[in-house]
Amino acid sequence: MGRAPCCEKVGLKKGRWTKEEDEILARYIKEQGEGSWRSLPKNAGLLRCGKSCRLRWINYLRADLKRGNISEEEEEMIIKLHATLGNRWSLIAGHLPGRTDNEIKNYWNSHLRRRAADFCDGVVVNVDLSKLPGGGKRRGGRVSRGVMAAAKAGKEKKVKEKEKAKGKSKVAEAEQQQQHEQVKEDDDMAVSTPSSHSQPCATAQSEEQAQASASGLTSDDGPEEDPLALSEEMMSALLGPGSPKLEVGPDGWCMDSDSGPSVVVDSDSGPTGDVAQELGDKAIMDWDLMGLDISTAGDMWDPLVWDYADMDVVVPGGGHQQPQEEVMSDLFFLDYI
DNA sequence: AAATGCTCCAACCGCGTACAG
DNA sequence: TCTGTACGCGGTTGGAGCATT
Repeated sequence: MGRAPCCEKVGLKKGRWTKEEDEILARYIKEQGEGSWRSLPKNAGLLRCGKSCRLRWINYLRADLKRGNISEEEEEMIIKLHATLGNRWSLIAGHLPGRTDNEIKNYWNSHLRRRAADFCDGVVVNVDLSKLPGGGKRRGGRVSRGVMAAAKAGKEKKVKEKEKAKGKSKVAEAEQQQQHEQVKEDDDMAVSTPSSHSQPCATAQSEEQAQASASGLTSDDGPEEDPLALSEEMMSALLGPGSPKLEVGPDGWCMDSDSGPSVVVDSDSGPTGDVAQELGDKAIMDWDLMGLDISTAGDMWDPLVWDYADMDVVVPGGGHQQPQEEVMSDLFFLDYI
């Protein structure tokens, strides 16, 4: 079965978008809402592929996009989230309001990848989480039409409200804040119902959520909830006070934690004294999230595979700890399970 | 000032998945 | 259940702009 082209490509324009095209697309989406990307170019009078329109909207024209450079806080979030989620840019972007997956991916590839590569010369703690529920597999695919309808309704409502609020200068900021809070609420829900990783939570889905889901802003919530999405507790463990902090050693990076015993890998000389002195010896926790299978949620924790060798863990104040036990205690999301 | 190399980012491409008929 | 379609995602590419020689 041959794959049908996403659109009729003959006569369609490619390459950079002009200001006029941007205006047409933005105006059309403002009036009609997102969705129906395939028919959008024709209806809007654009000589573009629907995919191209969607991408342009998501990555450039959306009002809630944050402009400017990635801040240090955002960079740290990206690093931490990438360490956990891998190249799942849309999931990472879902936790960085106003940033797109494309932007984060580009930033990673241009600014962070090389630094991370240095990191990889060290010992790798390769946690095979293949029995985690759900994740690993790509979560592409279309949004249900019900969600699309809700999204459209939400969009229309939002447009009306926006028009009401015309004249107020902080509309974009407010929307961004709203979106940020919505993400938080979603995560809260994930915590309160751990089993909801595999269950839709349709009743709680608001129009905002539907819209966000339909627009791909937060693919990890609502009916399209990604089972590997990070819950609020996971996020706070990752990013909140007491979370593992990234520290840079003389010849690479090191993920350290100031909230408890550090995981320090000294691959050459074995156990040594002060944790801080060991930061230059490069440690990495490379969580292998590939091949996760939702069908094995029931027995997800027993077969955790720890794929590392010759690792010793130094506990501040002296003594050693079983590496596996230590690493387990340091894995933020295992603590509360 | 010109040539060359490098970086960064917008956009494209193909695949995987969900969904409707 | 099967098939075709629509969409979202991540990998890749092209080229504009900057830096270096």
